[in-house]
Amino acid sequence: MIKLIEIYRKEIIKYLFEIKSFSQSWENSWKKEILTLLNNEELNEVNFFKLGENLRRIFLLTSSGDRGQGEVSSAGTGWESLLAWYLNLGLIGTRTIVIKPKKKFNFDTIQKTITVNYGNFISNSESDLIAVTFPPKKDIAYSVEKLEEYENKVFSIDLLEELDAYSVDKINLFLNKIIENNISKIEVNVIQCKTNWNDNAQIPMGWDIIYSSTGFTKDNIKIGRDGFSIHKIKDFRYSFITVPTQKNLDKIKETSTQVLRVNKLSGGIFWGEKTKLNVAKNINEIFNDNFHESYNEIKFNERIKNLDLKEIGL
DNA sequence: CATCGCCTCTCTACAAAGAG
DNA sequence: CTCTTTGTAGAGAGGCGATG
Repeated sequence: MIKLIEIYRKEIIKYLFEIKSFSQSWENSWKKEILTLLNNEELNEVNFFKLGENLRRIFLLTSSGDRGQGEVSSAGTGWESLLAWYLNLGLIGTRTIVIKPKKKFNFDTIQKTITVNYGNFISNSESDLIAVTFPPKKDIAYSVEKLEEYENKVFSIDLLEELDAYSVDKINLFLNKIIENNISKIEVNVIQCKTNWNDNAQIPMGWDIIYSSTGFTKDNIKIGRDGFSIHKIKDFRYSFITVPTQKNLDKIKETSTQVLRVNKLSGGIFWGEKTKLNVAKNINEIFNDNFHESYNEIKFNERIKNLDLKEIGL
């Protein structure tokens, strides 16, 4: 199980480096800065968390100060990708995976779970990062249905080792089946990424309000599709992670509108700066807040012991 | 090649506080 | 009580990057 998720994670990380808005910034300055921060030390939880506290500074290195459409677009992609990288690095070796939406990585079941049906309009906030936590290996239910040969094979946990050579598409199908058959044990955390933290905080606020509803009086508004719903899974959270790009952080206070707009989010507010009480926590706190169980099953330092830094672009 | 989602700024209006 | 200063919410404007 774990192994299969790692293959998938590796593919996601590989894909991040195919995105220009990420890889260019990475090569131009982010990579160097991260390596400087590590200062020839081995990667460990302490400096990994420290990296979290420097993520805003690192991100802003590539700031041109322009707000042309190109900058607007690539800044957003860049931040989202950087977070996908950081979060997946922190979760290496766990049963939680952070997906940056792309057709071949999306799980059909999860998409259905978080879909919002607004009349005839089907909306699933596709552009956000989605963290999916699988149940521990021992809790995964076997399917007794008679399936095609492939499915029989993949439902036999013992044979998982053989799946190494399988393509992303097949792993996707397989993991998707696992989700389907274990839906009540699956945890989902939708992570809304935004570079600035102003009035656009209305967006995560809006989604959180929708997702926290237990039902609408208008019966043409519904969450979930084909029997999948956030109410049928183990845990659903909505989080917000911002750089933020505002120059003066002192202006962002616990009484500020943009803070109040998101301070009830089920999954919390995080940023690339040191934790500020009642405003935002540093990104590194998301691991213990939202992925506590899976993150701590095996210690981070243990999980990354045999990690080749090249695999994560360093 | 159509669709979708992105905001690495800047300015103004208004309210509240402060000065006299 | 009126004028000035300070703080901040909100509006405005304007195409590109990634994907399928």
